[in-house]
Amino acid sequence: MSGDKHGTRTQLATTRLRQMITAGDLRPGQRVAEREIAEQLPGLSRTPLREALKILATEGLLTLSPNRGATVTMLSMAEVEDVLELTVGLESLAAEHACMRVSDAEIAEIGALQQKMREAFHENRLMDYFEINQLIHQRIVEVAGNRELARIHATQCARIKPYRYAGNRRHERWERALAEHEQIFMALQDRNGALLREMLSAHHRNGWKVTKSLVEQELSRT
Amino acid sequence: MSGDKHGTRTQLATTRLRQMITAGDLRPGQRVAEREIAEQLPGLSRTPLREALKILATEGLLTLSPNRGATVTMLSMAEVEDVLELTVGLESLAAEHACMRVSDAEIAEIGALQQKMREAFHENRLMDYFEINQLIHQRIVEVAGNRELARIHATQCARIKPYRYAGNRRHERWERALAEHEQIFMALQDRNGALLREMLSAHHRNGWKVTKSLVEQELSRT
DNA sequence: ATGCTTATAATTGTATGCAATACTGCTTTT
DNA sequence: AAAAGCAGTATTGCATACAATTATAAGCAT
Repeated sequence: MSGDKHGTRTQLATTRLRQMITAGDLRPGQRVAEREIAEQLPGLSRTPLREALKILATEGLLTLSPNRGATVTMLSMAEVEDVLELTVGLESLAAEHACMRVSDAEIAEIGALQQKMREAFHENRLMDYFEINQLIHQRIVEVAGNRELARIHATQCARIKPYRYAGNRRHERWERALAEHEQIFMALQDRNGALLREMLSAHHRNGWKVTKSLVEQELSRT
Repeated sequence: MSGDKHGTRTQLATTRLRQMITAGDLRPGQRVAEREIAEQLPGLSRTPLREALKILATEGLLTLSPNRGATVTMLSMAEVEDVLELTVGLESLAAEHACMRVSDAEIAEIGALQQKMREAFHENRLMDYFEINQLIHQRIVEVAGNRELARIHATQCARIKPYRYAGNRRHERWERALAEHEQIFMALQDRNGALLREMLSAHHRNGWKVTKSLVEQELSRT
């Protein structure tokens, strides 16, 4: 039983490419030539790859121009803000339900994540910190029990991941975000939906303020 | 200048199939065999069709089982409720922004739609009524100015369209929905975001109550 | 009859080849 | 010198052929 966790090659190509985009291996605006990518993945022909491109384009990670190929979607500032507003809206919506439905076990699980995030912070493992951070938000949304909402939320988070990551490089923001997360967790623990909602919104707003300038730098550098 | 409004065959197949699903030509649970569909569309081979299937599956309209083909996604009651909650959440989110940004011209345009809907109601043109109804909700969301939000909203609306349509067959609900829409429009006209939000939520809640029983019938009839 | 095995057919998954379109660099024209 | 025209090249779009997998049916055993 070798490691073919993905049944079809289309699925393999999709998850692999998605990973490459969200991890920043492929940068916004970069061209994604079929042949070129196909050669990078072992024994993959253009047919399943093309199917993967259509999927990722539908998710918003790629932009297709007919007869001109695919590029990693490059979001303008306004578009990043739109997607961010959308994800925050979804999280807020989920927050109320999460507080109503969350079990003690789930609170404990998220608490454990929080602890791991704290550790990553103190040991200066930026990447881990960032990943766990995202995971906590994701788990809060999942706990709300609306699978469709969670799916969309995850998809939209993926779209802005490269942009958000930029903002977390500043250590001072990093520290404050951790403090906010403690409050977020407490609101969840108290099952205080309205408060959780407010904390999440504020958390994202604060984060975006810091990120914004950095993103603007990066965009203008093109 | 001929009628090929869609550049590639993949696009053609996608819009055509999407239409067939949302219009109810293909019913939830129904099998979508590649060869069979390919023969229905003129000169279309399996390759672009398969790409269309992946797109529609990503949108949630189709469900793919590896090596076993595609079926029109069949939503359980709980899933319909989840998607509905999601769309209502998105509309509510949009409502505030819509009231802040809506122009007089746009209000007039939506007012005209409202009028056309009224006429369709009095002339008992159910299909038109339903379509215009959806269009009004769509326009309100679009007016909010968040393209990403509008895109997701439209996608999710499409998913539950066949289920919602069932509920609007009852004339008494039909009449009440029209009255609610008048209030919705007034809230927009007054640019009262909080009220619009509340009206939209209530409108959908009321509609769902009626639809629910009918959907349950239809599902159990399988 | 029912359940299991196996052979056959049907359907999906993938690779490849060809046609259509867009890009590149050069020549030509003004 | 700048713009337009024009091969030649590269890349995408599509159809087809083949491989892999699953569904179907017939035969056999219990």
